[in-house]
Amino acid sequence: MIWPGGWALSKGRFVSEKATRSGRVTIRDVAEDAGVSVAAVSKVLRDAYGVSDALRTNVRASMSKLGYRPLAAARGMRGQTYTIGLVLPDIRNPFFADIMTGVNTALERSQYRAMIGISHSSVETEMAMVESMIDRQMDGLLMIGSTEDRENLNTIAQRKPLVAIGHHDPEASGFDTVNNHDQQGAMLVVKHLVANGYRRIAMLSLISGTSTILAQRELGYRRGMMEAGLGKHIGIVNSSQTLREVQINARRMLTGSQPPDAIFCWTDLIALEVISVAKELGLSIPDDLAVVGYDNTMFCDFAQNNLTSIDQSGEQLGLQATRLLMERIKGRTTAEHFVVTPRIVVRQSSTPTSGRS
Amino acid sequence: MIWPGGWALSKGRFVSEKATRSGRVTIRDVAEDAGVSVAAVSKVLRDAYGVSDALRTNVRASMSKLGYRPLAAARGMRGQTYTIGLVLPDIRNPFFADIMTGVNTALERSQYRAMIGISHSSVETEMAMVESMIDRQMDGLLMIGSTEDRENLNTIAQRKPLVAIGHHDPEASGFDTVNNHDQQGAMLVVKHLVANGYRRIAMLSLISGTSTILAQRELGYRRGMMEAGLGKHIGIVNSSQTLREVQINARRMLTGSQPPDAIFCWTDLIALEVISVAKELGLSIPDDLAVVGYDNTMFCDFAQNNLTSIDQSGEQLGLQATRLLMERIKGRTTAEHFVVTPRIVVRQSSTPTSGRS
DNA sequence: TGTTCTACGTATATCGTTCTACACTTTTTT
DNA sequence: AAAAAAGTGTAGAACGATATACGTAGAACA
Repeated sequence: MIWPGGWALSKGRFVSEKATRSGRVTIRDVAEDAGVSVAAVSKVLRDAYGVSDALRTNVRASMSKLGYRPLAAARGMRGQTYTIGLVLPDIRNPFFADIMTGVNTALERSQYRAMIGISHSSVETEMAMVESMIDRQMDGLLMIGSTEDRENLNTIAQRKPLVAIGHHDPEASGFDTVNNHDQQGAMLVVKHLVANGYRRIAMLSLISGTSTILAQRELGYRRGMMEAGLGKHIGIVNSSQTLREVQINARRMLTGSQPPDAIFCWTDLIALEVISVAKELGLSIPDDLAVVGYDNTMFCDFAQNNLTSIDQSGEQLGLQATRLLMERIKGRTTAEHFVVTPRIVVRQSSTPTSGRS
Repeated sequence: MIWPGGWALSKGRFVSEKATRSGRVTIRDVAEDAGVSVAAVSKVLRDAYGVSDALRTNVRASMSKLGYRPLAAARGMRGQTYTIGLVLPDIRNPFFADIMTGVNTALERSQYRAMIGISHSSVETEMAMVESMIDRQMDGLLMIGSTEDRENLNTIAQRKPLVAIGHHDPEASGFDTVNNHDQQGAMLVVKHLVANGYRRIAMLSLISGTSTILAQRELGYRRGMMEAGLGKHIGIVNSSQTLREVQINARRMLTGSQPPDAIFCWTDLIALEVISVAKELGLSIPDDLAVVGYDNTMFCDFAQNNLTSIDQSGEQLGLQATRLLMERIKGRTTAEHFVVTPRIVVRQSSTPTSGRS
């Protein structure tokens, strides 16, 4: 015999009167406990207009009594998840830890949380990560040291509020940028090295056609060298980021016919590797070779490194970027571009004990 | 006049026949394009039983044609989000990067993605992070170096599949653990140092009552010292993790009346700080002082550090842990406990050029 | 030939929120 | 005193997937 009504058996009212299946406390449970409607509880949750103090207090009490926590997935279905996505190129670089500290500080008293994804400096992985974060309904994205071009970033920005740290594009209108003045930073390095008697100053940069920060640093380096009348000593080596490649390139630089007497590295981690290679070659730092990094990470302070570096205040960058992202999430559509002034932190790796000729 | 039917105006059919409001391609769009039901598309998505090859091909074509991507939030409402949560204590320690590499390798060809949260080695933040991840419907949790006790971990495990890396609890039944044999690792260190002529071997450990890995390493250190007949030289200093505290403690150890001739540090990062302090004090490594770390991170290889360390193969740990977590997500309920055998990687920081007396 | 399987599809309730479109009550304005 | 405005609360339709509980056609079997 065929059941009358077709799907009747599967229709809600037959299943069970009220079983809260998942075990999770829902907004419905809170509403029931407080003796109000679900809508009212939602209003309290969202701090929306139209709730009396009495009702608010009442609902709040029920919420904490029952240990209610809103389910992000359900919220995501209707809009916000109160989660922002952070895309980092490389977890090994401690500079990103500084940025994260700033991000977390900015998020501290909000409902928002940051979720991190690592792109391993690969454009494909980075895009996959971004897609994945959009799938997961992140309210906004914070991309750090992205190698995407403006067009791609704009496409992303059309879908989600976006702030880019470490991507120079003062004309960008769809997203905000937060940077230090990389060109200026590189010039500080060259000036400092020149003042300390170094002349054959080389730069070890990253092999990456699309990184605007590297382009700026290289530009600053070139300008600095030109202004010091050292145009003929300009030499930029572009290496990939892998340990092996960096070592090979550093070794090649230092064992060539006209080795540099100073190497400016695009990030501290690379500088540490250069120091390592130099030591292995029996070179004395800073007398035979000066080494300067970028980011002023915690490793610079260790006595065995004692690395001169540019401080771009990662924590500030993270803090500002998060603030901007919050504003965008709340509705701002005009672009803002925040730039921090870098400063040089001089340590032993670039200050010879006795002056140089 | 009151509208008959009450809310009629807000009822679906009045709003618009079919506008896909969000701009996102949904399962419904795919179904329409392929000329099949929504349920059929869902089956294809989940690789569920009951779809012909023809239908599957057809649906797949529509999906890629339209660029369909499932929305994690919507999936989360009914079950899985295909996202696992990773809780790390500290992003600065490069060892965790090794673990993450393993995690990502294991996840590579799956639909799953890992989202990272940082607890900053704080129990409160860690719990907040876990709650936050449960709110976000993570399918499973991977906790690394957690300081929670078994009871708390069990509570979490009751709510979500859980695997703990760096938490010794072979009796745990609700969750899996993945570790290296920390006790054995510490013993390797002591044996190696003794064999190289060091006697006054101290240990610099973390101040943390609940870390089972630290407890195991301290135990291994003690056993190693006892077995070598050096019981009277046992000395464990428990320091917090902050740069400042470590420096103060290292300095205190090295300037005391009976300074150690070797320091075994609970992680490489701490060992690097000890090397730094030792250099500042004018001590020669390894002749005046041997330093040994743990984790064999990339920094050990740098010539300026040249740090002997214990390799516990972070990548392996991450890979195995992720495999176990996947199994748990798929339904396994019996506990598994995976242990890697550590090995010592000897470098200059513990091998004096000429033998010691 | 009728009956039973099996394979393949479909309709629709459901998950936990948000938020619009109301109703009702009280206060303020005219 | 009537009208307008403000304040407070509610009902219930989404959001985009999943998965249950079916129908139905054709093949295999008796």
